[in-house]
Amino acid sequence: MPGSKAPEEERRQQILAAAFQVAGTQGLAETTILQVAAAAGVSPGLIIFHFKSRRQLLLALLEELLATTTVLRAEVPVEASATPETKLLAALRQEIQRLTGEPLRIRLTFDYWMAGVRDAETRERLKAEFSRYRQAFRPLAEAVLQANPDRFPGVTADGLAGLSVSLIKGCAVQSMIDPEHFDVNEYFTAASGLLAGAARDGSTNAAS
Amino acid sequence: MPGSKAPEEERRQQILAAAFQVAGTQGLAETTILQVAAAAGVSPGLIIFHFKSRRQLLLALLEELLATTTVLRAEVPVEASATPETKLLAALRQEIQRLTGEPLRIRLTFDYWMAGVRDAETRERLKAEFSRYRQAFRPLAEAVLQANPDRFPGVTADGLAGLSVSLIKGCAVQSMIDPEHFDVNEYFTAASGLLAGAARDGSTNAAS
DNA sequence: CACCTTATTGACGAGCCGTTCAATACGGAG
DNA sequence: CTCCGTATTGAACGGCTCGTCAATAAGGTG
Repeated sequence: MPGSKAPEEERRQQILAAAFQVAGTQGLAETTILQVAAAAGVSPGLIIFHFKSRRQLLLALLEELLATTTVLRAEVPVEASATPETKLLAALRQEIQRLTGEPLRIRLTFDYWMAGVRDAETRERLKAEFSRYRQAFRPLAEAVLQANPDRFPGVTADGLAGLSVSLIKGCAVQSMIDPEHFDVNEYFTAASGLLAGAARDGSTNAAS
Repeated sequence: MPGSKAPEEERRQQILAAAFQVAGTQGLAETTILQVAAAAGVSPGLIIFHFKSRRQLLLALLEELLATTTVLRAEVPVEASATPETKLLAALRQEIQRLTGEPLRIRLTFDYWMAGVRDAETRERLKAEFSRYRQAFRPLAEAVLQANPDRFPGVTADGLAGLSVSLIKGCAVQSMIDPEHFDVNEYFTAASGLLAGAARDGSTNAAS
């Protein structure tokens, strides 16, 4: 006996929310339609009705995941008088801290990343998203290079932006498996020392 | 009708080699005993006979993976007269280049990394291995800090070593999904500029 | 009220998968 | 040669999964 009806979009959201919970805790490969159905409180058949197949359910979940992930808001909270190095560092710190605060999101994102190695559609989607992400760092990197024309010989803005993104990804990977031992401040201090001796104590206001 | 017998260790190696191939190409979650058996040319039952369960087969494969992975050989090929910065950079470059040259190994390692999020035994094994890896960078990082006592205020050797490892991991993650577009030299140049203006053109000998 | 589109259910089949197990062949010890 | 432990096979079992489908309820429309 069927239950109460719900609008198309509302049901999809409900199912995707359940899928997010299941996939985030159990892992993407172990996420089954029956578990998602149980978590959402609906029948398994209904999930196939709204998303046609398990694969498309997971692709829809990837879209939801990327759409609801706030990446690098342009307004990094830092004084306008700060040096370019300080601004880039503030962005790095903000991103690293944000990542460690949403473990479910990190795990799920990397689950999709691994799936993208084999699945072309997932891979292209992720490549596009993280290309955007790297582009968001480009102006910050460019400002740093222009402020120090003599230092950084041969370094391109794309290179510095890519390096920043890789560092963030590496920290995310690290924090995934060892969240306790991962010390944001220690990493940030080391990065500060690398980027510039001038930007060392500009924004030591966040607690550990 | 059973086939020819083989010594215990030899059979295990044969099966593990097949498992490595299957897991490296199809992914860890999709690696089934039947596929490994087919790849090894033996019956499924034989795999359970030598490794008692699928789980233990995969744990044995993890051991094999870590045992046969050459990490950061102590003798980094660099002139003894080089600065500490150059030595650390040479180690970074060597590791990043090594990673991009063995895609199967990277994929498999990160597959286990994701599995380690849920499986405690896998997680502890990986934590131990990458702690060793970070320790291998510590003396290099310490030398850099001692050579520049005024720069890097408040930066610890552990922090700089951890940052180096995170950067390597980030590059590995990046190269996994976009191996073509990943430019080792661009990243390396950017890292050189960050670490020291002095070590900029010390080892630009590798082709792109 | 009558009707028709749509949402929802739960049972079902086909297909894998991991593991168990009886049967069987091999190879060395006596 | 005989015998016995061990390696090896392949079939069989139980369980889980995805996707299909007929049956059924819900809700808007006339």
